[in-house]
Amino acid sequence: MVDRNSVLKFIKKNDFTTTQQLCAEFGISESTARRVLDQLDSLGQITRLHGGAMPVSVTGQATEFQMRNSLFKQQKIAIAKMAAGIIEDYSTVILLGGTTVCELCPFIENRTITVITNSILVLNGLKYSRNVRLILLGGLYNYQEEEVGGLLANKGLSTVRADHLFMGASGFDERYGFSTTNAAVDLYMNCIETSVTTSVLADSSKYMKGGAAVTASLEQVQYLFTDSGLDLRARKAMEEKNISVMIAD
Amino acid sequence: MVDRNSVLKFIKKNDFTTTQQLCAEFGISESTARRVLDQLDSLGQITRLHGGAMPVSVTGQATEFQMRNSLFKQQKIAIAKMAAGIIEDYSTVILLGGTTVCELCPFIENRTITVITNSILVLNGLKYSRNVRLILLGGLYNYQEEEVGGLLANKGLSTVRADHLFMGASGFDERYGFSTTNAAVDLYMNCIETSVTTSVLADSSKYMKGGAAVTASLEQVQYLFTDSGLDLRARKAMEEKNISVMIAD
DNA sequence: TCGTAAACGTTCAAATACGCGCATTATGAA
DNA sequence: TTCATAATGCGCGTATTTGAACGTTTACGA
Repeated sequence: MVDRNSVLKFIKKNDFTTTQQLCAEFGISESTARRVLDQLDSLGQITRLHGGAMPVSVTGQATEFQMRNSLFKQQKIAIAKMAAGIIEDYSTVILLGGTTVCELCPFIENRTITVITNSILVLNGLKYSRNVRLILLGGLYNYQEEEVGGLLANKGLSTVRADHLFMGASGFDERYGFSTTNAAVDLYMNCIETSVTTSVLADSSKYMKGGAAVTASLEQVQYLFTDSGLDLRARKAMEEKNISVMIAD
Repeated sequence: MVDRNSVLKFIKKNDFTTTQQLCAEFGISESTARRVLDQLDSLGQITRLHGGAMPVSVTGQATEFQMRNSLFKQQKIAIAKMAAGIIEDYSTVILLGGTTVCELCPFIENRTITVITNSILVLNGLKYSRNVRLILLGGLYNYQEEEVGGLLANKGLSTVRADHLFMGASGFDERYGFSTTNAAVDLYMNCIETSVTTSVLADSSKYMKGGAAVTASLEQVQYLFTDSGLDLRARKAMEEKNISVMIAD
């Protein structure tokens, strides 16, 4: 019997371990190596690839963001497209963090509007748009979220007003409202204060999940843009709080 | 099986990686290198270009960065390297615009310091540096200079102090001092106010050229970092005003 | 503008890795 | 010892990945 813990340790030491390496290291046949790999994979302790395996989270923080990005990408694009529809020409909109909100960029790049954001991804998405006046909030750069936040960002907001605020969410439910893993809650609050309407963009997988911090209560949000996978009761609950639930398909 | 994570890491370490480099580094054929590149690109983890690939969201910058930099690049690097020498650990430095100032990034990315900047190029140059606390000033995005400026930037500065200010210059002479084509003069003034020392980085070709607006008088500057091509009389004139002229070679 | 060299994408055969079935080899209890 | 169970190793047909070949596109200098 091969000690699976030893194998796990060995794999975790490296970025990538080939089946061959395991054969050599533990003196086992390819079949056995593959079996062990299968077991560890089904336990979620490694990620199996053609040719071998890698530790589950070798991708690290930076790419973890990109993985989230590829998840539910189609829904996110559809949601963003619909949300862009409520933006009037010559209006001012705030785009707050989140991968879903970033997807708005392609749909507004030719509009004549002013965009205020804390997200470097939004900046990159709109940097070549001549019609868009792009205002970046300042603050400490958060390399995980690729956005800025903190004192400077809040300070900048004090002289700002906006017609629309679009924000993402790590999770939402009818009890707590909308939440995020991001700690910059005061930024969200200030933006809600300063905006005429507040919209949340969140695909249906976010329902009943929760982030660490509440960013907005149900009462503070006018629009929820989501996809058709949203639970019907959730939709009812949202609409009872006067949130317009917009379903992308 | 080539480990795509290793490839991704390798690419992220550099501004630009050629297909050939990947072949050599990982011992794979061009076909395979291109395939891996395609995969990473379709996952949105890198940006593919003719000849190779670069990390994501450095897209526009790197090319333009390299173009503008090809002019006097060697001098700029030497100047930046020398300037980085005056930065102490645990200090706070402001980096204001300009391609020369950007060249500081490689020389400070492993230092434990706080960097405040209005330049998106500096942001991109330091975004993977975990030791550097990176604070971005807010404001209207200027797509020509790839920096932010205006009301928000100045506002943010009101709660900031810094040990060193490094700024570029479009031109300088003994009559007007240092000037730029950039209109955000008040930002420069505020930064000078708030910093203990002010340094200008400008290669010798900038002497007797002038920008549209004066950013600093000779009296306000403590260090001028330039190259050996500087006119000797100019150097005397600067030193008479108590500017330490530092010559890179 | 044109020509050249590098880089590209595509195709295809060879190499490699895979999963599955089955025989063989440990392990442990009766 | 004997049997039952689990783990291992091998063979083989299948699937994936790889590298070389080749025609096309792109970048760059004359």
